[in-house]
Amino acid sequence: MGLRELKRERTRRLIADKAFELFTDHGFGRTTVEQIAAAAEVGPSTLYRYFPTKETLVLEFVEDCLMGAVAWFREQPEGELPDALQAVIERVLAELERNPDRVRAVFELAEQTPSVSAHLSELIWSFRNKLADELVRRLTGLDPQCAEFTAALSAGTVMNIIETVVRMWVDDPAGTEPLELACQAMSLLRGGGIPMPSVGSGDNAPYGP
Amino acid sequence: MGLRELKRERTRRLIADKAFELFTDHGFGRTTVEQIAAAAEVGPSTLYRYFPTKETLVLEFVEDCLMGAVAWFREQPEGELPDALQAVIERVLAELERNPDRVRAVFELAEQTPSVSAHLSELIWSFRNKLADELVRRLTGLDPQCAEFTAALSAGTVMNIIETVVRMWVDDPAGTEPLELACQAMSLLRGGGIPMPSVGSGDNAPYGP
DNA sequence: TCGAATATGGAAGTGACTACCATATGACTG
DNA sequence: CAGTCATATGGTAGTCACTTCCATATTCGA
Repeated sequence: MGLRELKRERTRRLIADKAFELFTDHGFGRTTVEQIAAAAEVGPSTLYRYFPTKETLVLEFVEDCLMGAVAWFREQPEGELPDALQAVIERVLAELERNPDRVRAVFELAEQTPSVSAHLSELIWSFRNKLADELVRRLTGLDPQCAEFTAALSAGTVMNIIETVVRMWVDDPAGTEPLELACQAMSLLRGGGIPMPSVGSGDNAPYGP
Repeated sequence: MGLRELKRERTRRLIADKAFELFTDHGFGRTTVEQIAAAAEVGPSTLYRYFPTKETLVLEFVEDCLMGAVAWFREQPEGELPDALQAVIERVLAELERNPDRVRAVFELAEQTPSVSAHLSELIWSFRNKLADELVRRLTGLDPQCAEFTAALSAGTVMNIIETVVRMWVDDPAGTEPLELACQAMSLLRGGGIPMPSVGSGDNAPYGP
C-alpha cells in the first residue's frame, strides 16, 4: 500500500473523529461542516470528497459494523443457514460492543435529529437488503421468486432481532447483555413466545407450486 | 367544522398533489419547492407551514396509511393479539392497494433519491414503534421490560411482513396479490419455513423470571 | 359589525451541497 | 535523479432547502 492510501485513511479518520467530537459536544444541528473542516484542518470541498453528506459522518462507525458483517458473511463457507444467521447477529453485536460509547452517542444523535434518524433507518434497511441478496444466492433448490421471498423475510428477522436488541441495550446499558438478549429473542421467535399474526382464514397453501 | 379547517385541508391536498405531479414528471431533485409552491398558488412560506420537509410531500400518502392503521388498531377492542396483528397487516395492505400507482411512484422516487429512501425507512420504523407502544400497553401480566421486548419483536415481525410483501408487490405488480403474499409470509414464519437464526449454544432460558 | 385569533406572503438570511479550476503532492519512467 | 502523469487539495461562486420575522389578509366569536 502506497503512501497515498495511508494519508487517505488518516485524513478520513481525522475528519470523522473531529466531526463526532463536535457533534457530541455541541449537537448535530449546531455544528457546521465548515467547523468540522476547520477542526480537521482541511477544506470543506475535501471533506465532501470523503463524506457525501453530513449525516454519514455520524453513522460511519455503525455502517462499518453492519457492512463488515455482511462482507464477512459473504466469505463464509455455505453451511447450515440458521447457524450462519446466528453468527451474523453475534458478529454485529460483538462489533458494536467494542465501542459502546460511540454506539450510544450515535443513537442519541439520531433521537435528537430527524435526518440522522432517517439515515440510520436506511442504513439498517440497506443491511437487510445486502443480507437478503447473499441469502438468495445460497437458497438453491427453490424457484427464484420463492427464494427471494424467503430470503427477504429471513433477513428481515435478523434485522428485527439486531435492531430490537441494540435499541434495548442502548436504552439500558446496565441491563442484560446484547448477546444474551439476542439469544432470548431467537428463542421467543422460534418457540412462538411472541404474538405473531395468525394465518388467514382461507387458503394458505405453502408458497410456490 | 369551520370554514377554516376546510380550506386548510384543501390547500394541504392541493400542495401535496401538485408536488407529486411535479415529482413524477420531472423527478424529485429537479423540482424546487418554489416550483411546487407556484404550482399550488401559495407562497413558499405557506408550504413549509404544512410540510416540514420536501420529502414529506412524497411520503404523505404512505404515512397516512401506516398511521391510520395504528390509530385504528388503538381503537379496536383488545382481543387475541395474533388476530389483531393480522388485521393490522390486512388493513395496511388494503389501504395501500387502493392507490397502487401512488405507492409504486413513491417507491420509485425513493429508489432514485437517497434522502427520500431514508425518510421512507424512518417512516416505516416509526410505524413499528407506534405499534410496539400499543402492544406493550396490551401485554399485561408480563414484567415491564419483558413486555417491551416482546412487543418490539412482535411489531418488528409485522413490519417485516408488510415491508417485504409491499416491496415484492411493487417490484412485480402482476404477481401474487399482497394479501395472499402476506398469508404466505405468516405461514412461513409460523411454520419454520424460513431459515431463522438458531438459539445460542448455552443457557437460553426463557426471558424474564 | 368590531376585535381577536389565525392564516398568508414576502423578504432576508443561514447553511448544506455542487461544479469548477488552479495548484500541490505522491507515484511511475527514462 | 528529473520529468511527467495521475490524483488530492483548496478556494470560489452558485443553487436550493429551510428558518425567522413582520406586515397584511381572512375567518371566527361576540
